[in-house]
Amino acid sequence: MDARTPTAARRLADIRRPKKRPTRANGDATRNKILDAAERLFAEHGYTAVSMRSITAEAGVNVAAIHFHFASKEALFEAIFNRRVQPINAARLAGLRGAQQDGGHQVVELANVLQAFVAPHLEAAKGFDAGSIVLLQFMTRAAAEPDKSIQAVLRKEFDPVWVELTAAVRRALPDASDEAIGWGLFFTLGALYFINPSRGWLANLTRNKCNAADTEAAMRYLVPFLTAGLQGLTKHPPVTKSKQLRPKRARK
Amino acid sequence: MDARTPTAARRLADIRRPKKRPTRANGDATRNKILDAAERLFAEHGYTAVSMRSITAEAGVNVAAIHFHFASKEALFEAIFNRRVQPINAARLAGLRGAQQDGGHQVVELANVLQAFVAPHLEAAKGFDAGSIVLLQFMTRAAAEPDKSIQAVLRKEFDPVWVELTAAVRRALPDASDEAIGWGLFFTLGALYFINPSRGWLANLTRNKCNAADTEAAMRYLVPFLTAGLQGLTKHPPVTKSKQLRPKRARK
DNA sequence: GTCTATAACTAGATAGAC
DNA sequence: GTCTATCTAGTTATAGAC
Repeated sequence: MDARTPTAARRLADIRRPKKRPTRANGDATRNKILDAAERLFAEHGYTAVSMRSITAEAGVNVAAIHFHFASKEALFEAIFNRRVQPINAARLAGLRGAQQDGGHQVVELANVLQAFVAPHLEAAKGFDAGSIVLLQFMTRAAAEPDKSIQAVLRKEFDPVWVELTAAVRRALPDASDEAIGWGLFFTLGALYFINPSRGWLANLTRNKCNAADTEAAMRYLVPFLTAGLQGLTKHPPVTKSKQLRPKRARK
Repeated sequence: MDARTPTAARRLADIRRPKKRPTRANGDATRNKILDAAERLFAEHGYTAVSMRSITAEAGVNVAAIHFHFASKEALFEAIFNRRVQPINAARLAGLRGAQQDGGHQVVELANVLQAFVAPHLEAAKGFDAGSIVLLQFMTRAAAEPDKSIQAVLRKEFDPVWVELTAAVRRALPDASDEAIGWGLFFTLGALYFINPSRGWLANLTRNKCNAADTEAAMRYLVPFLTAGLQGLTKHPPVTKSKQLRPKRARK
């Protein structure tokens, strides 16, 4: 498509170059430009759909720079992910431990536990500016990413949080079975990570009554919803199969 | 890589060909092989990560066959999606209308409404055989697909169901605000479509106490969870921001 | 540290022989 | 209906000039 002779263009540039030498600070700036641009694109289109070229175009840097600063596409993803997720998970762990030691006794209020888990994720995206919305999108997309190596990156950071969360819920709901807690927290995960401002789903479906970018509202509704849901699993223990669903099987 | 001369290979084949002529039934078989293989691959790796070539390899057919039977990759996706989703959504609509007319009066039990929405999705994948698990995976992945054209395919089928679902919940919870119902059903969607057997998450995280492929168990726990959660949103209307969330802001 | 140029490969799609 | 061969345009990645 491009008929320019690059060598000629280079020769011209050579003549009038102000000899701007690369510096360390310069490298850091490029690195951050790449991180920000890649986060934006991964958030919007998903990991596999985004090419290295589109990232460099968005960041306004060269194709090779990305390979210089990050060895590969996967390493780049991990760098973005950890930059965002490590503080969130650290806040979760601190919050969960705090919730269990409230007042020095063992009584743990379920709502506080769930709040400790949910809030750091949503709060990281508070403020309604473009950057914070991108953050929510990015992490939601990451949670849904099929790529095996991406899932490994996620699990590595998330597993310790899950252990702590399960233990905290167990104390708050001493009568609940392990199975009930497992399913309940799985649903919790799904509800939390489905909050994705990028697809206009929620706004469209509710005719703008709700806005997925409104993290304050999400938190206000999510915590009571999850608390009641988990308590509902203990109050009405589902021992047998649901009452009205096709009682067709004759044998037990 | 390949040093064979294709023309020579063809000439050999020409000689000993049994002249197997293509038939109509033959075409249908190929079409179905492509649909099944593509569904399997989309379920496992996601839409963008799967190439037409990998589909034809999995199906054991030629690269051109897929373009003959389906015009494009997107059209192929739509064909797979509709084959699975239209019966599910039809069942949902029938169930939701049935739940609202139970006994001829207006009293609608929330659990029945949610059951009518959730069951067709999970029941379509009942049986524990590989094929039914693929189905759940496929639809979960589809729900999380970032690609805009894929999202459009989803929305087209899903919107009428959402309208009916919202109306049914509104009748079952006359005191709930539109905003509360909107958020609550959004969380419902997240919890339901996060049930993905492919990522071993649930089994790993719960040390095999729960199995995401066990759709009977999922249904037993999901409906009570959602029912209690939605009711919880009406019983404790979240007027102001949650009580214990960082009352700091002391400003240094 | 940054960039040009290009290697090495894969993508979706199609024309035309059979 | 099926297949080979091939097109165009895209991909990640790297060597080497500056």
